[in-house]
Amino acid sequence: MGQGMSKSNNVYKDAYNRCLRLLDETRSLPSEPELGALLGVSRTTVRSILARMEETGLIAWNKRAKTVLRDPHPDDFFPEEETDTLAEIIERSFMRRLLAGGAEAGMQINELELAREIGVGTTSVREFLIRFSRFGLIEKRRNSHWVLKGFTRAFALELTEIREMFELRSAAAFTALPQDSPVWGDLDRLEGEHRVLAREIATRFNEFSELDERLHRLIHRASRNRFIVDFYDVIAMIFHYHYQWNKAQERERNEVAIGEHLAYIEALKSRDLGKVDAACRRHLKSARQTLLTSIPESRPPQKS
Amino acid sequence: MGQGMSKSNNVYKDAYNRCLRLLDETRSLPSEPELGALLGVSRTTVRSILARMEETGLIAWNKRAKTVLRDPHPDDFFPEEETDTLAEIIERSFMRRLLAGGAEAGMQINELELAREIGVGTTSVREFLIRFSRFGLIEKRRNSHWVLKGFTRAFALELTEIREMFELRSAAAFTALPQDSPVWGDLDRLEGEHRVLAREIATRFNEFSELDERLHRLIHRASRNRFIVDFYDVIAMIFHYHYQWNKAQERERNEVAIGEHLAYIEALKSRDLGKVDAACRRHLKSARQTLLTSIPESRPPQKS
DNA sequence: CTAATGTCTTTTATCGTGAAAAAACAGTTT
DNA sequence: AAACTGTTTTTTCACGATAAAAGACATTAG
Repeated sequence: MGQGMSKSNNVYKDAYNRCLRLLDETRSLPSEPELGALLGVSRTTVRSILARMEETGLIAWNKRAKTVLRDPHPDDFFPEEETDTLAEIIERSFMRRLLAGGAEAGMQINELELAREIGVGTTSVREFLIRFSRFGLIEKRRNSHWVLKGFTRAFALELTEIREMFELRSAAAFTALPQDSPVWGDLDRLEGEHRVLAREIATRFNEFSELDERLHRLIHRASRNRFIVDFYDVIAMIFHYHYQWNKAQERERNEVAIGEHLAYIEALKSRDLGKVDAACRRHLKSARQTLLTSIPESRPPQKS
Repeated sequence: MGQGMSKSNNVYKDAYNRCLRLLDETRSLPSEPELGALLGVSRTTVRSILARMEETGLIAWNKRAKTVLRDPHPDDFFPEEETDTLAEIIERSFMRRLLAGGAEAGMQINELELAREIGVGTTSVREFLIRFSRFGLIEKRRNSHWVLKGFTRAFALELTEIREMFELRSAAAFTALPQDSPVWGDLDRLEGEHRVLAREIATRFNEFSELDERLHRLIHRASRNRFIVDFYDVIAMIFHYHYQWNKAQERERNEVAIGEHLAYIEALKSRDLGKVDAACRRHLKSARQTLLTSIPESRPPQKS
């Protein structure tokens, strides 16, 4: 099916699904521009959504009046997999191959083959590879193919080295922020969420990764340096797949991490540079350890 | 002209030009694979080159025998501008616009317009923007346009902050390299070239930038960290355009920088961490100053 | 007269296509 | 038989075209 397909309408489908969830809460929808702002899409997309909602009898739509007629049914939703960006699909597919073994370092990456395998055009794959190259896992040979550098121990060490450098500096900058900065409020809120999660860790341990990212991003932002802030994308991406990949002792690991986070937050609030430094180092060290244990040990260099 | 053009043959033209320069030195050319390795292109391209050289009477070509018949004439060469990569063309064009003023921060970037203006396809522009985004000068709005962040004072400060962090660490790693590492030889050679240039600074001052890049890259490589090494691309790119842009007191600036480099090299050779740190800091501080003075002062934020 | 809706235009995202260049394969020469 | 040349196949690079989505403009409602 669909061989001449030019562009998927995932933006529309995703926004439609999110709009459906809104329906439960109100008896009538707001204006088109307002809805657009709420869903993060243009009015054009909003109108497509409204048109379909009218068609399927979810709402009655006449100019400004958008009255909800019935609650959404499970199969009013578009299937999850149709709401993903092409970039997400390609990334997932690529990472699956990379982590599922058989992906030796030095192996060459074939754009055409990847594109065919995933069922997308070569342009999209090319653009993905260019974007992905900043993560340091692949490299381009001048006017030739891409080469896989591999998700190795060396990679993890290089990544964490930078991470530690950046985060120590950001954490120090954090303590220097004025008392009336909104970050202190954000920090308090995060602390609260950590405490709640710590209490319910038995059932909700998998919600930690999201909290982890939010805390570290808040701290990195204090550096006010775009290169430091952007670098967190690399870390986030790696940890995202790492969490999915390594489920061993997830609960215990997250429980420990929450404890470290709380100590870290405490240190930040004390504004004592020495304490901050110590708490930050302690947490990053254990994060590095966790990452390293999930990577298969590489053979020591052979003497021939 | 050329509206259905699919791919320029700049690889061929550039390699052809470089091959012409080889002709002066020998009476006959080596084998096809050897020539390919020498020029950094595939044998397919080598054969195209040889075919044309035969056509234009530069060589007689019969299987293994490739005898040079005459010296190349200036108009045997392809014009310089036809040997550039599309990526180079787009980058130059883009940077010219950016530096030539009128490029306010926050301005939106239009792919189609850029493509038309430069006379290339939209795909190439898109791929360029994706690649270029890692330099921190532009940013993408989710499923919408690109936004220019501007070549501002803030940018220069953020860039140099990272640079200083990375280079101090690399320089420290450098001193820890074993005595038999080839870097010490490289360093000696660079020192020699610096001394020669220092002597002939009056006429050759514009050759400094290349030397500068080679020294700093050598040092950064000692970090053995791909993120640090790759980050030098950002620095190199910025300084490349900065050198073209700001010609004021170029000779004096470069003379000072050579002095700093020599002191820096001396410190590295002494393997004294304290000296290295001091020399590195001194040089980076003046490099930052040079960069900052070339950026027009931004107005302080208005109170309204 | 402001803020919405209705309509039209522009821009982005993605594909298939074809030429340039690389790479693989097959046949020769020394 | 090792290394080269001749030939064929693959892969990368760049384009124009087209649907999705954004954005601009014109019109109308409150």
